[in-house]
Amino acid sequence: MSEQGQRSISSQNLADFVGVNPWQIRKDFSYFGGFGTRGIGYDIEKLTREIKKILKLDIIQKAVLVGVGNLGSAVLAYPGFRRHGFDIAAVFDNDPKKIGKKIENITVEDVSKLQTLKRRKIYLGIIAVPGDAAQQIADALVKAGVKGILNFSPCYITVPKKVKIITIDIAMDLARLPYYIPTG
Amino acid sequence: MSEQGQRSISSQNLADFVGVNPWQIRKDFSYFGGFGTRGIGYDIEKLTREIKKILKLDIIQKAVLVGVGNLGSAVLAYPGFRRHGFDIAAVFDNDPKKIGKKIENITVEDVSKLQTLKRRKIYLGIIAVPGDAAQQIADALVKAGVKGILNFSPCYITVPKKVKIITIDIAMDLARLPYYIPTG
DNA sequence: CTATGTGAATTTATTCACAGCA
DNA sequence: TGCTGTGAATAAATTCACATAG
Repeated sequence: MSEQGQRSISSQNLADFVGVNPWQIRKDFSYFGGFGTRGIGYDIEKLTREIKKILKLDIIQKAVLVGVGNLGSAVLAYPGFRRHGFDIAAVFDNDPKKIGKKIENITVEDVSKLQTLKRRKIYLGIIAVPGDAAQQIADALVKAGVKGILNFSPCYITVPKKVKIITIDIAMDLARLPYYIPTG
Repeated sequence: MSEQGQRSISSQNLADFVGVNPWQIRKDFSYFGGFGTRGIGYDIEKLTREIKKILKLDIIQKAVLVGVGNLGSAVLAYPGFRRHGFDIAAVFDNDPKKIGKKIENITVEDVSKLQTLKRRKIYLGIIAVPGDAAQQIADALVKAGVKGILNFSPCYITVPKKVKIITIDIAMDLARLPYYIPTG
């Protein structure tokens, strides 16, 4: 909306957009302080800034990707990261045929060199390796100082509780659909 | 646990496993009827069956995948689908170089033939195409009788409200992490 | 006049505590 | 005795209604 030159938006418009009621929008925002203008609505630029601050997305975040198979390549090619303030600053794999090659302008490094992350100030990791290697990669990432992990391997991974881990299991997402579909 | 020969499990064990309290587990289950045994716990086989029934995952679900790029290939190679009762029964793409080829034992079909889904009783669709084609594919899927869509394209898609759509935006998942990470 | 922000009312969810059953 | 299932108590979230500011 900001890109389209729109200046402000009302709680009503926002509510329609995300499918809730206006007072829910207002109440939720109010918990973080009032950043709207009465009679007008919410300034889009300001609102975006405030929400980014709340979610700690106000500074560009570097991330490391481990695993450049199909899934990893898809992640690298994903246009959304840059747009949302993420910078895939390093890529690792264990395949000698891939190490040293450039993919999407980033050179693939040897996964055995993960500890170099420590001095590169990268605190977010993305795991896109086969399930049987995921725990081991997670351990290495934690050891290298990573504080948050997005895990695409379909398996339970344990990490120290100071580290936040979010696991995306595609099958689990697909599994949410049948519930909503009237049985035929 | 069932595969490991375990017979039953208590609400306490389940709670520890998923990180909530035992009474939450019991209360939640009780809303669907009591399927535990006092003094013993929950029969694992039975519990699995009951939960699958609630989520409508008790019958094998066929699904169609559209788009066999990096992401689509990753989806196809995903081991989790079969294990959770899903069958990727059809695959489509618009690239002539891919159409007719076999990937993971499934022949890639021409995306212009999506309407053939109607008579194949496939009600779940997975969209793994570039963002600019996603809406058009979604429209075609809905026309072909698909009732639920898992969308991996990073864009808003509108569908009739009888169709359930779940959008997975990898960047949004990554964006959830910084909030939990103490600012350094 | 318009749209926010917020106390109060209402509804929903969680937690407790224990009765009831194997 | 052990663990479930559930009413009652407590806590939290949502909705309402309106005072308030531009």
